[in-house]
Amino acid sequence: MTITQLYYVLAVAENQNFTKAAEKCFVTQPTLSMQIQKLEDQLDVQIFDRSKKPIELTDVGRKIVTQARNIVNESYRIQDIVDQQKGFIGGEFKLGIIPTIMPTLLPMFLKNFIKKHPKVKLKIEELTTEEIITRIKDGHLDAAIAATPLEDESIKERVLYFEPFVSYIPKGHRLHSSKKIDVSDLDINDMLLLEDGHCFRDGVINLCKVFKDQSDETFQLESGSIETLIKLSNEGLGMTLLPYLHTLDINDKEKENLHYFNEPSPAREVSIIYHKSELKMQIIEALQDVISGIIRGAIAFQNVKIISPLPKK
Amino acid sequence: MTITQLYYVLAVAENQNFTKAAEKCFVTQPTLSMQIQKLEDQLDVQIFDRSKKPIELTDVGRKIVTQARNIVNESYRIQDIVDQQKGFIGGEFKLGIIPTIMPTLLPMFLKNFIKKHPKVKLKIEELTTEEIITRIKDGHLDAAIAATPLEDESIKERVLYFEPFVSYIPKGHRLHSSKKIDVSDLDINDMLLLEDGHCFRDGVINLCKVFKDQSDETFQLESGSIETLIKLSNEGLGMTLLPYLHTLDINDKEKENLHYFNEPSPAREVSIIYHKSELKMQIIEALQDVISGIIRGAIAFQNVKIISPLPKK
DNA sequence: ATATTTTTATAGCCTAAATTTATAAACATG
DNA sequence: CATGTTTATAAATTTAGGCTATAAAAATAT
Repeated sequence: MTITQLYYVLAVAENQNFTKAAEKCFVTQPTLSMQIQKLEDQLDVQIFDRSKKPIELTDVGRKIVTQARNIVNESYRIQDIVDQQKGFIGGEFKLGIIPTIMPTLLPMFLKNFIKKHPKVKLKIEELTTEEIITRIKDGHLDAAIAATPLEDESIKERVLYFEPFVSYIPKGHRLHSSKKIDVSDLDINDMLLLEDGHCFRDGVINLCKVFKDQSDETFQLESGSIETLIKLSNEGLGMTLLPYLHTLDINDKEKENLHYFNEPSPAREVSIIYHKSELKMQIIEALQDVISGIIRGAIAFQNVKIISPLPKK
Repeated sequence: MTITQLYYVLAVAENQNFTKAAEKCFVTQPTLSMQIQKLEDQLDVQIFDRSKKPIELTDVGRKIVTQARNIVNESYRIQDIVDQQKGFIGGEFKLGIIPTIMPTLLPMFLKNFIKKHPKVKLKIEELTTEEIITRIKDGHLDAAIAATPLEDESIKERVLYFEPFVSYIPKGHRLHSSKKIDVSDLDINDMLLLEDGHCFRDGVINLCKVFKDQSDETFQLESGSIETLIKLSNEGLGMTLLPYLHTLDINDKEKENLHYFNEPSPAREVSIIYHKSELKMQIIEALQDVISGIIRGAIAFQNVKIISPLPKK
């Protein structure tokens, strides 16, 4: 049994296809076929059920894949230990970011980071919280930036900053007149929210006293971007909540519709999250340093008491 | 990097010597030298400091060895998963037993076990609790039988039975006249105990109200075997405590010196212990089954309320 | 200091194993 | 039933792991 064989098993299990898996591994398909057969012979058990199309894992196969993932990931840690020892910060690093953080945070720190750590090849992907969690677990992401806490046992979190929410209340809305508003004023039934799966929505919902009654809605519209959300709100379809950083680059006319919360302001906790195995920890810490440095000062509410919308256990 | 290379690193780290490590791995010394050099080249770091005699690990080397042990052990689990699936119970199994359990328990279950599971090659070693703990952690033991609880995070325990203590009180001792005795009668200052490191001693000490005052002792004698303990006791050097199973095969004259405890009788908890990774779990469960079956009936005190000498947290 | 033993590294060779190309067989799809 | 897709097999090639022999280095004995 070799680490390579286990790696091949993982590739086939993931792609459910020998040919595609072979490409991903940069070897030919017969190589995969033979190596996996050899492993199956040695263990004297079928890992894949080749009669099913597409190929499926057997029951033992599933357990073997879990363990194989373990071993392969742990084997990466050896190079990681060496890198750490040498203070080397480099190599490929896959970072996920949720949509409501991506456009505001990324431009702020990216230039800075690549300047400071030119040897790191950052690969950034916009993903939902749910996608991020699976990808961190299966090793397709090294880390991610998302709203926390997640309360997932195999994922660790390091808080980067707290981002207050700001109400966006268009003219004509019942709350438009009040200068500052309170959390208790919120009513989920006249609020526009981001589409499901975006954690920002989860955060907002938890803020509201009244839960949306899905049975008697006149309309249901969930946008994928905050920009659309603002436009819909302008059309009089309801108020919305914006994360503070988003309010920095909206136009002046729309800025008039911003209503800050009375203290303690509701906020979301934004963290860098990573697998509990702490692989590539040097890069994660480098990211944390750069982002924390940038954010210090960027968020005006530093001294404001905030309440987190997601319950901390 | 291959699992074999990591295994070679472990062997050299353990033996602090390439030649001896090579023997243990059943390969020649040049093979080890080359494979380890190759790994060091690939990682671009020295794992061993060859200038020191005997050979030492470098700082990174130490971390690499820890991780390598991890990976090698986890790789064994793959065959284990297959075995478990097939219900196969066999292969080599290294079991440690503490000295005060060995002579009484082993003859009771060994014959039974090898008859029921002929494919398991049991290798049994008499070891102190301390030795057992290190060897379970470094993978040199698959499981062990010892007095519990150990409260060690990386070791799991399964209670096999509770073994009551019986007082052995020679003629002339202040307690010899009383038929049944009570825990509160014990005084550690006139008791003979097994040598340090044997967990039985730890158990007994915890039973006693008065802790031995080491400053004003007239003599200090700690025997390595229960047989010597009885003989010393006969010489009038003090009373002692025997685990119940030991009282079954002492001679009739000495049996007169046995004094059972009032209920609840003090007892020790005897468990099969193993690494938290649960490697070779089928065999551990097979052992548990056989021993539990044998012990049922062998211990007469089954319905007696007992108190454990070691505090349960 | 020099010889001897012990231990690790190097060189060259051999064998086994991994990978490739080419091709066949099995299977699904139109 | 023909065609495209996918996996398995065969033979050739390259690579890697292992061995023997031996050199080099270090420790120990003379």
